[in-house]
Amino acid sequence: MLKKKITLKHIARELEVSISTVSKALKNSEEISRETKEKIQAFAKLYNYKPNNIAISLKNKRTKNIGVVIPDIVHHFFTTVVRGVEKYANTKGYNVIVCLSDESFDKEVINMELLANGSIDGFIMSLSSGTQKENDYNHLKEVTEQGIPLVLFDRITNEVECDKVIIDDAMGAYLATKKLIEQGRKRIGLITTHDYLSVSKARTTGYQKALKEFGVSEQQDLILKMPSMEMDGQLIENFIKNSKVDAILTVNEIFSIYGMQVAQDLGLKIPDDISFIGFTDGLLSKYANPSLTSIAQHGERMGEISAEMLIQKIESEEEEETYQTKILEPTLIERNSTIN
Amino acid sequence: MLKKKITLKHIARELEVSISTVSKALKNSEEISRETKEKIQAFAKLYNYKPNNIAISLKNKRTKNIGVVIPDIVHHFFTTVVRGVEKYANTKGYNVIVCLSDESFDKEVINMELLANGSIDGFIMSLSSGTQKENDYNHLKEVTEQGIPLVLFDRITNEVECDKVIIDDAMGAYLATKKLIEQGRKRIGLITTHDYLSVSKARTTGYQKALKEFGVSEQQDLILKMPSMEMDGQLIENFIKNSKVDAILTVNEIFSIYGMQVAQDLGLKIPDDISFIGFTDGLLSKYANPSLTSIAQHGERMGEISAEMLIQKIESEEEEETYQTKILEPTLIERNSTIN
DNA sequence: TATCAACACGAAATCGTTTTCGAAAGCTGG
DNA sequence: CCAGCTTTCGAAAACGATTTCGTGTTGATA
Repeated sequence: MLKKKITLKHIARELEVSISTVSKALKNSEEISRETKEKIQAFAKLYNYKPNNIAISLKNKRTKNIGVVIPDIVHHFFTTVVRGVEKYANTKGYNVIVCLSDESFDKEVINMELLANGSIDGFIMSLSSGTQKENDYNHLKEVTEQGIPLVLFDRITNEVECDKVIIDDAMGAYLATKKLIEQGRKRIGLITTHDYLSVSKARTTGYQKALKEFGVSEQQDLILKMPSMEMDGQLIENFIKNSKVDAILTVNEIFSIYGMQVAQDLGLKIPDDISFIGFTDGLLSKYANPSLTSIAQHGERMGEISAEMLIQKIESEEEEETYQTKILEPTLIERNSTIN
Repeated sequence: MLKKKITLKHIARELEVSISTVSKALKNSEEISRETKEKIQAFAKLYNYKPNNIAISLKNKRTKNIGVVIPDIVHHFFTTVVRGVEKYANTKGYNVIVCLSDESFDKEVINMELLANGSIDGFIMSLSSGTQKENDYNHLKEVTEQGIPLVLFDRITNEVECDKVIIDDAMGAYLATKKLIEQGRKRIGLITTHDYLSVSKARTTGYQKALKEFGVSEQQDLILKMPSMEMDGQLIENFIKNSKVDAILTVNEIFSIYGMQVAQDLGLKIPDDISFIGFTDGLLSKYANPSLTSIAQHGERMGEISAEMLIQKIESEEEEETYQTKILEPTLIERNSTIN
């Protein structure tokens, strides 16, 4: 009952012509007579012939696959980026191979080496925290040295020369902080992660810039650096209790959501007593109670742009040695965790 | 500056041996003298030789890729499944190609045909709503007839013979409804989607079974069928206003989250005046305010099992014509949207 | 009738591997 | 000294497609 895939060779044997003739006939080559072409095309359609992708890849040295390497997929932002990449890639006939580094340097290296051996035509990736911590980018450099195009997004590094797509994280934090200041907030806290994450660092910068610009004295104790990507409720609780902040900016959604719960449990009214703004405008921001004012990172757009840049590089013949960094503007989405 | 990938041919030429000798030497074949092997292996290591995946795929007729086709990736449940698949697949040396059907029949067909031409060794998929609506599964049948293993998860169909992994949706709804009845709820509503979605149908069945079993008279007007997968706030609002329910079970998170907001806006107290239970234990359930009691679908486990079943089929030589359906037990996670 | 272009097709190389089957050497033993 | 064995290696086919470069046949032309 198995209908195995048919090949050019089968058709050739059956119709008593050569393989080359079949190949040309199916491409409607002028070389082949109308008669023969019709015969071959009819036969091919009847047996539902489809060329083998692998054979074509080997011949063309083109796989029409692009590798997307991200730290985690159960993460709204990365998910939207993947969707953006997939959408654009699909319109250009590319498939997307997703690899998860799980925030681990080793896994990132292994995955990339695996894919780099012919499986993909280019990479789109966001650095794992492990890699940013180690500060070792040799696996990326090797890939680019082999002539495999690479686009870094969001979590990037200056150590590697390649195309990059980011949002202006500093500007996002600046906008948010400015908004809070304008609403009369005096003690604005920041909950972030370690500075080795490129985005956290940029956001901290933007936050400090706004404070300085508007003459709000910056106090060191208003910045909480979470030791890991995981939530630590106790730390946030202590921070809110002890720091006497009247507004908090966080580098992701979760910290804000959790912070709001803690604040409410402490009897604080949001946004009257304390305001919150979080990065990453995901589902949580939209559906939290109160809904969370947040800084949209436009993940899907970022994915589309990354894919566009990558495919452009893949398909351009010349080895252009010019790389660009696209910086998207973040958007402040106002909801009920700040004063309207 | 380009260090192009080196091939067996290059090594052979450089060392003045044949390609076959190089190939064997790198596999540590007994046929080759120790001397020659050491020379070749040293050279290969020096130039960082790695075999070309595509060539090996062509030779072995094995790609070590598995295709995952899902309706949407910006959806917590599917995302967790992908992660589960990826994790297991990775341990077995497989890569994951993710394709999004976008809930469309056509895209599902196109994507599968593309991948089926040699790009992957097997499929893991969940049906798009478009496909379930059309009730046309010829693209799946073609794939299985070609001998390509297929595992369906969550949104499945009886029309296709293949391995399947689902949770006991009826049981999940039954457990939830039972819990609500035990807590003294009298008018328990259900917000679902159309019955052509296999899971919605099963959940409705479980809901009705519990009502019947505990002698709660079922009223037709307590079931709200949403016309699409999208949220329609007005419908939910009207439903809560008019139906006088004191508990609501929904087939996803969003409907519950939104329902809770509407209820609170109407001045109802959760869970005192009205309880909520939703399917899919995702981030929203955990971080909603109040947090949402929900039925965990164990997506990651589902992905792992799917991958395990698929890879087992891929790697087993015999054409076993026996298929199994694994049914996972859902778990009720109690939170603050129901009485403790 | 010899020449040449146009037409229709096939042989063979190629992509990078793996693997089967020989086939040269060198060695042993009778 | 030679049959026969081991050791060590290479030629070639194969996976499935594309493409270059023939080559044989026809018909038209000088």
